[in-house]
Amino acid sequence: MKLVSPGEAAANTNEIPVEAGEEFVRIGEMAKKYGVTLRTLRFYEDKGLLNPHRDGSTRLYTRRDKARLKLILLGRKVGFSLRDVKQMMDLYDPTGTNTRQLRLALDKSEKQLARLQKQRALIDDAIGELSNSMSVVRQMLVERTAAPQASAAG
Amino acid sequence: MKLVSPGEAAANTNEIPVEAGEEFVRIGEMAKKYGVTLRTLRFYEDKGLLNPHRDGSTRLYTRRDKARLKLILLGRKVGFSLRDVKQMMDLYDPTGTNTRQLRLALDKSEKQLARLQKQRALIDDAIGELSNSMSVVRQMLVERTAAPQASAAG
DNA sequence: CGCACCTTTTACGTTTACGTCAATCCTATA
DNA sequence: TATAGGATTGACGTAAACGTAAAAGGTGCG
Repeated sequence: MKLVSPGEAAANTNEIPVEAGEEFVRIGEMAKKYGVTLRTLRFYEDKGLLNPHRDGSTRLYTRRDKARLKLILLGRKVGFSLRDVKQMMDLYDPTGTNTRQLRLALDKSEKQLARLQKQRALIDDAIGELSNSMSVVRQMLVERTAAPQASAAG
Repeated sequence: MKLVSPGEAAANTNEIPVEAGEEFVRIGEMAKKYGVTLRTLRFYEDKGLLNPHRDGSTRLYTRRDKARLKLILLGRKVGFSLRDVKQMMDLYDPTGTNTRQLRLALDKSEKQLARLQKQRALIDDAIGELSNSMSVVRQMLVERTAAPQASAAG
C-alpha cells in the first residue's frame, strides 16, 4: 500500500502502514490540493485546528483532516477568524446531535453577516467619497490644463 | 492673545505669542475636534504627515494642520494607507499648479477604486456563502429539534 | 556516494495603525 | 504648596496569519 498518488509523480513514496483503505497524504500534497502553504498547515495544527496522524515525525493527513481543512477555508472565506473556527469545531461531538455546535455556528454567522453588511456599507460609502474626490480632481486638472489664458472652456 | 477657546472651558491657557490672528490649538483640542487620539496625532507627525509648530516642546496646530488632517482622514476613510496619503501630500507645492500631485492622486484613486470594488465583490461573495451555510445549519437544527421520532415534519 | 527533494522544529520577522504604559515636566488653581 | 490636568518622549504591546530562515534528518535515484 502506498500514499495516494496524484497523477503520476509520487516522489518520495515511503512505505506507510495503511489500514482499512485509509488514504494518507503528506503535507506537501495536502498543501497543493487545497492551495495552501506548508506553513499554513503547520500553523493550523499549532492552533489546534488540525490533528494529522504521524508516522514518526511525518504528518499524515486523512480525509477527516481534509474535511476539517475545507471547513477552515470556508470559515476564513466568509471572514471568520481562526479562533472562531476553532471554537465552533471544538464543539463537534460525533456521538451527539451537535445542537450546541450548530447553534453557536448560527449565532456567530449572524454576527458575521451583520459585520459583512456593515463592511459593505462602509465600502460603498468609501466608493462614493472616492468617486466624488476623483471628479473634483479631474475638474481641477481640466482647469489647469485646458486654456490657461482663456476663461471660456467650451 | 490666547489660545482659541472652545466653548468656555479653556483650561491650561498659556500665554503664547500669536501673530496676525493665527489660531493655535494644542494637541488635546485638536484631538477632540477631529475625533482622534493624542497618540494618533503624534503618530501622524512621526510619519511626516503633520508638522505642527512648537512652543518649546508643546505642539501648536494651525488651520493648515487642520486642513492636512482633514485630508488624511478622508484618505483613510476611502482606504488609502498613510504612506499613500503622505506620498500625495508631499507633492503639494504652493507655488505651482500641482498638476503632478493631482495626477498622482487620480492615479492612486483609480487603483484604490478598483480595490474597493474588488473588495465589495469579495464581501458579496462571502455574504452569499455565509447565507447558504446558515440555511443549511438552520435546516440541520430543524431536523434535530422538531419531532425526533416522527419523520413527517410538515 | 552524493545530490535533490521532502520533511521536521524553532523562532524571529512582517504588516498597519495605533494602544498602553512609564517617567517626567510644566502650569494653573484652590 | 499640594494637586489635578495637560503635555512630552520613549518604548514595548497588539491583532492575524502566516513568511522566512536556519539547522537538521530521512529517502530514493542515478
